[in-house]
Amino acid sequence: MQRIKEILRSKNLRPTKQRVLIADHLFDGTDKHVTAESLFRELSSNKRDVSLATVYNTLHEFCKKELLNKITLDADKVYFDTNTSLHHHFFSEKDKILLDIKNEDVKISLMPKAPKGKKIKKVELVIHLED
Amino acid sequence: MQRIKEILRSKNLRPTKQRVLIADHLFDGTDKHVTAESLFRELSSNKRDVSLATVYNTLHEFCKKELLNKITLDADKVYFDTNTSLHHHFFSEKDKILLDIKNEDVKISLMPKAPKGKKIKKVELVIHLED
DNA sequence: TCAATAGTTTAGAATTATTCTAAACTGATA
DNA sequence: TATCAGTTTAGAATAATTCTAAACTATTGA
Repeated sequence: MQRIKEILRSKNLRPTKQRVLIADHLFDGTDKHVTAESLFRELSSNKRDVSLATVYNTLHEFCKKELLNKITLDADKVYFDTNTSLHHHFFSEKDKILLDIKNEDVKISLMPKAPKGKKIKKVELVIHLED
Repeated sequence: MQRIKEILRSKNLRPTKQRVLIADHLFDGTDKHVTAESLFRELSSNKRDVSLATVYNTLHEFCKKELLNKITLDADKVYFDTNTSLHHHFFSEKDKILLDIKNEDVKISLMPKAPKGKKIKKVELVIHLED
């Protein structure tokens, strides 16, 4: 709990009850892919002490502070990945499931140059799956 | 015009007035990235002979028949790409602009195996840009 | 040629994820 | 501990998309 508060403080985020609850749930050491909706459901299963609006706010704050990675593969389902290290994804549209691909399992040996005036911010490789 | 009708017929799509209008606009030889909204706006600038619902229906039909490629990078803007050949994209979130990357400008020299029971359907490399 | 019909289009309503609003609340600071 | 900027909240608003069911039309085969 103190660990969580430290993480938040180190990012200049006040460790409020809601943020601690959310961070505690997200950063338990296992990699997760959540949506605002799924997270809200999991958190409010017991007590209702976080609103959906706060879940949205918090996920976005965490992304800005690079505690999470936002992944949009499906217009009606935006994923947030607790694994912020360099890696890629498998995506099954049918199952709406995201799977991590370790960075060392992919090698991109030729990369195009960014257009003039732009820099490369992130390289996202998504391998779409089917049955 | 006959060419367009042939394309539609070859995909088992009745060449209705609306589909011909849309296909004629999309498949003029130049690669495009459209959204349902942008396409609707362009088509109905003169006369109003396609409804928005039909634009959505048609874009999805065309995707199913592999005349278009759907690209979702931003939850509130789904793109349809008239270039269905193997290629990748630059994406500027700020400008909401998609740019094609020629397939030969990228080389992926190591690819992970698909999980058991799944096949690789599509490999999508998106290079996110910033200023 | 034309009637039957399966496929298509449509306006407008419904849905759904997300964002907004503005009022209440709270952690941090002095 | 009072202050106040930052945060949370319910509920309304927004916006992209899908749905519905009635009207329309391309195709077919007699």
